[in-house]
Amino acid sequence: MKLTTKSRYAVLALTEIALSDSKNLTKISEISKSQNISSTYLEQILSNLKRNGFVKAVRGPNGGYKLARKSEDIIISNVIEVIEGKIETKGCSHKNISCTGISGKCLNHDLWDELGKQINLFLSHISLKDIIEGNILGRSRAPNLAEDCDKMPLI
Amino acid sequence: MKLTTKSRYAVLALTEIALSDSKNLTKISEISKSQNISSTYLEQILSNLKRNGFVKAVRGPNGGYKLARKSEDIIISNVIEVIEGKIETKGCSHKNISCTGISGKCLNHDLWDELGKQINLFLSHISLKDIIEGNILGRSRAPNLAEDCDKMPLI
DNA sequence: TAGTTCTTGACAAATTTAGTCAAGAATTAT
DNA sequence: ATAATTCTTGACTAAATTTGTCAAGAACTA
Repeated sequence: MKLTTKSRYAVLALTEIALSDSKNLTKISEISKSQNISSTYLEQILSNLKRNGFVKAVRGPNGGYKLARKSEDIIISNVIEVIEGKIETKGCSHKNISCTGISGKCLNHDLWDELGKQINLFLSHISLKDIIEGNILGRSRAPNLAEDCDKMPLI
Repeated sequence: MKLTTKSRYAVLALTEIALSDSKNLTKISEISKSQNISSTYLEQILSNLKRNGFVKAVRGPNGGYKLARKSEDIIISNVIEVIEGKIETKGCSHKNISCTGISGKCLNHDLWDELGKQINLFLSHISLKDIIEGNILGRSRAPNLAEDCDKMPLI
């Protein structure tokens, strides 16, 4: 699974764009200066965010970026997905005998699957608005108990 | 943050060691064969797991590895921590003005912090026994709501 | 004592991440 | 119109990390 600086820069850039008044466009050069990130690297990232409908760009003098949707409609898991590709924690190689869990999948496969699910579940409940408003701390939650596991609907 | 093949191989190796009868030692060559992992690479990993008290090694003919503790006392977050180093999702660079969240930290910092906490929370509730017994699926859990955020004790 | 198996550390290839560069297209102020 | 500004795109490069390999040795047992 991947969570690189690219994701962090992307969320950082979105935050800065969202924080500036909706009438003002935010330039790459501004973000680059305030966050101390290479502007040419930011170009890549913002170009991607634009291509995927998170921001809109205006060229020319006084141009820049603005959000393409309301901040509450920008979900962090979606942002990270377009930047890094789908978050998936690849399991084992499936070629072995000793490794057989539920429904033919290996036991370890379940672990990485479920961890990926947990990460996605967490990030899919966080919007850009939550970040701007500081509603992040205290949101992580302990997993379900093993005892309850077989009683759970497995989706 | 990091979750590489090394972690996966480590958990895979531990699973295989745990699955074999407690009287039988498990050789690197066996794991290497059944999981199709380079045996010299496994040496590195198992040597690390031994150094950190997860397994014991016996040399010589019919030697191999066995668990150093009961499988329920081997917690996956601890295993991954020794293999990859502490799971931490580094936040922003702290050098900027626009980026000021709660208590001087930046807003994005909270996000990566809390995500790291969520991942750790999840993995610290999973033991090797859970894996062997297939008690993994269905354990991930949605985060707390933003509304409840300020009512929560922030640890 | 010979064969097995783990131990350790140095080394190297492959992959990924992070970042640069350059040529160009669109926009607006003058 | 034109010059300055700003985004656009794609190819390229450097650095870091991951994923191994190799070799010499130590411990153990049949």
